[in-house]
Amino acid sequence: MTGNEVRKTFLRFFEERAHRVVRSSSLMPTNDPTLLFTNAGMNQFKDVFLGLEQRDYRTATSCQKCVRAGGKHNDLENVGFTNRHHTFFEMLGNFSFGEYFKKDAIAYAMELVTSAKWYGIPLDKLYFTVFGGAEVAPGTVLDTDSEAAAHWASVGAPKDRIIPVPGLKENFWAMGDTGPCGPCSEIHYDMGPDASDQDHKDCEFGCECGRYVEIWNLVFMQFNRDADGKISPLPKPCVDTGMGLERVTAVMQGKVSNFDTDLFMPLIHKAEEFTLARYGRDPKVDPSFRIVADHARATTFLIADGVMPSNEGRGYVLRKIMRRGMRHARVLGPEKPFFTELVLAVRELMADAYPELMGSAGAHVPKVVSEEERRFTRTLSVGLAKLDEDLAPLIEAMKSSPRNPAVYGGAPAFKLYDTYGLPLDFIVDASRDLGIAFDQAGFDRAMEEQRTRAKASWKGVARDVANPAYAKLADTFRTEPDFYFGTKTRDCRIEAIITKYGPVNEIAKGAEAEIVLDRTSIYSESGGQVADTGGFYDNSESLEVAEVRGAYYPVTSLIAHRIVAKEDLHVGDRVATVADPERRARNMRNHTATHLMNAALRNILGTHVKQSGSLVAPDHLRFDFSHFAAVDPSEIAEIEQQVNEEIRKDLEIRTDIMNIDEALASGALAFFGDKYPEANVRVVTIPDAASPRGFYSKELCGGTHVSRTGAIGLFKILAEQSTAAGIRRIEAISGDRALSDYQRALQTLRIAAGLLNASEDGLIDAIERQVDALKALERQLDTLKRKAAGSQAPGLLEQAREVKGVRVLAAQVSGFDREALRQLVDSLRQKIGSGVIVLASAEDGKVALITGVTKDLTPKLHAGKIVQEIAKLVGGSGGGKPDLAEAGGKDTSAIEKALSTVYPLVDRLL
RNA sequence: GGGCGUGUAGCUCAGUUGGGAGAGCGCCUCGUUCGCAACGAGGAGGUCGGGGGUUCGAGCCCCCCCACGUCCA
Repeated sequence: MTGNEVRKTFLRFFEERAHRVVRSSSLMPTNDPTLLFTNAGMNQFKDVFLGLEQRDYRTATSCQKCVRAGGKHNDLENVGFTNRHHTFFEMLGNFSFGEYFKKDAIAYAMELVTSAKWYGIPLDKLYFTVFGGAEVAPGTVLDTDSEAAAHWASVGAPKDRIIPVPGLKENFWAMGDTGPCGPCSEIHYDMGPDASDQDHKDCEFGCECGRYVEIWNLVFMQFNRDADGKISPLPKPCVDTGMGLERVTAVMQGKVSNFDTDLFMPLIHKAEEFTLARYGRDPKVDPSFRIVADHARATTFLIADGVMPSNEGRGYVLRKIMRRGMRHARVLGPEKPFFTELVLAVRELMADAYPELMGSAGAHVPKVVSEEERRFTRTLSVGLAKLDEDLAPLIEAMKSSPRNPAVYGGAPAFKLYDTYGLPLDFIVDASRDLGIAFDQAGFDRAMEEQRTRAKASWKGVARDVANPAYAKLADTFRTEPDFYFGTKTRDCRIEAIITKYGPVNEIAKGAEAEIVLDRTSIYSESGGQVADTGGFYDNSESLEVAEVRGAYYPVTSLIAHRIVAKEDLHVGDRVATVADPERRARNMRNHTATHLMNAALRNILGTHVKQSGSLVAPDHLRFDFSHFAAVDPSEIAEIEQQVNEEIRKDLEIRTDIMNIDEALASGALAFFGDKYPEANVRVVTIPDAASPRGFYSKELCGGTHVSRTGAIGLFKILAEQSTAAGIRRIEAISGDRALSDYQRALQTLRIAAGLLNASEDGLIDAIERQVDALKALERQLDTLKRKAAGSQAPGLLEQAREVKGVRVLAAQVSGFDREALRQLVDSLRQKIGSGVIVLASAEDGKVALITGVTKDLTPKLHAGKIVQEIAKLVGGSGGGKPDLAEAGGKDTSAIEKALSTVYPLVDRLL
């Protein structure tokens, strides 16, 4: 059975048993800040298990893309050196949200694994573990999961192969310190003595040598653990299972190592094309083959899901994976970088199961990779050059005293690693090759300091955990969104009032609280669009009973209004909700404009443009998207033109509710691909008969939009900038704001033109002329000063006196700035032949002093010292080089007196 | 989020406890040559990333910001 068939078989098995086949969510979890990457099949169902979210199915199955690298589960360093560690892997799973429990889950698992119709794995190769009892919370001890054991036995598992495993580590699962938890049950496969990495011939189950491999983990969410550590049974227990595709495929193909399956071998063969090395011949190079294959997979999928290599967060982990892959590619084939080629191979290999790899999302992957390959080469060459510099003196030292072994210090090595990004292997290898010892301990110490620093500054993600009151409320009803139809709704019932102390039945006038209604016309912050503001009124709309400052979704189906009560309010009251129509209208214009711009970006820059964030506010809009380079001004202009053209066409905007698969098939863009709570989604279409597909823009969107594009009026981009490597940000305005900005800009232009006495069209020419004229004048002034300085020289020279055979000139001049003074001193120095010159000048109430000494005298007379002495007398200080020095001072009246001291000073110094 | 490093002519970079903004390559003009390369002479080209501060004086010191590189989280 091929890997692809293993995947399909699993999904088909559960589909036939009434499970909804749910597509894999994105590797980039957008709604869970605690998670770096999607790392388990259940991630996208987390809120469903927590009861914060409802779906229209109660059983599901999926094959989930997962990445484990960075964060808590970090397998990165192990990859390549073991049979089963991967950065990227696929997790097969079936899920029950309160529908079936242990009995069925176990029966399904047994049938799928052992039935000849399905995987057909021989029963005598299998072991079944169950939870063996442990203290799961202070004072609460749970017994062995005999239920699970009994179920296994009833479907044919031999009694001696059902093994209770006590303790919390192996067979007990918990989402966190609080929340759902429960026992696990695992299926293990005996790979036989060949799989033992310690050459065990007949070790028993439980041995860690690699012979016994866990292939499927069934989690039974049976209990809830509260903040006090109390364990109580869940009313609707759930099932969450995970089977690693790579492992099962290895089993099915009779391979000891996951890397020997057809999920990896095509990639390894591809790598062999670029190198003389061959896989499976040399245990020293085999890890490199496995690493490039594994990392190419992770790279391809991460980039296709919108992660871009960068220097922080997810992007940084991605880059670490990429660079590690590239480094090992170099180890194998120094001829030419071929990591990019492997990425192409991954796309081909996986395209069947993951069509997105061949679509627009995957199309830019090779470009991103080769760009990173280029950057890495550059970083390496700088780093290696610095390394040579560091090592050169050590080589010298060894030559001069061969008996003292040279040591390359941990601190400088860490600097190379930390600041210049040189991978540690290069440092270690180079030192070893030269016979220089490397101070690993010092390096580790420096690394540890770095870590402590980073941790000390880590404030932690303050995540608003939904108030449990909301979760409870969500079980019984949902808020009906009325804001798509207008800004007012009457007769809304107050369902709950929640203060910071919890739910209450009433609040008094003046109090602040959050209120949940059965329906509302107040738009709640979502999808980048900010919330409406407004008020609650009595049903006749004559009395405002509450001011609404905002609204948000505490859980997916409820809207909470942040309010200040203007009257006493009670649960059960009926109110009319009224959103501020002006603010709403601005939001709608900016939101529709955002869709238009998104489409224009993809038309003009390319379909690799992927939304990575968006803000729709009344006064502006902000849009972040993936793109390699700055968007140049001509492209900006083109985008503005295209968007405004669509606005002028005054297209009627359509919104439809449709099935998600149907929506995606029709070409709708979906950005937060990790999670679609409902099978039915809202699709906003801007039709345009002139477009090849019949529409200009089509997006999954829950926001509010204008009914015709003409309402936007005008669209203008204000700024384009970068927010992270590979991510650009555009800020733009529309409607009345665009007009007022335009008016203001024009006004500025008029005033500027007026100041220069130019027409608006001629303004640039006028400024250029002014700048040129100014430069010419400066140059002219400079030559004039030079001339004036030169012509004054002879007259000044006559004032020079003779001190112990040295010609000394101390004089005050006027009309010279520092630059001119230097010129003058220069020309005097040439004319005087041998001597000392001190010139002083008063300018802007300050004293400028400059001193020159001819070269022949500098051994005895230091211009800097002389000028310091003089400067003291005019209330200043200074210094400089032996032949030329400058100083300044404040007391202009003391210039004459100060200059008179030059002669005795020189006399003393000589 | 926290470190470290870099930002100077079109490009690659130098610039010493703070005191004349430079080199190489490229560009323009002239010369040499039948012509080109090479060579010789001359020249243009700089908000020293931006802003503030200290100082008589800042490319250099201090603070803030921006971009890029890199490590840690």
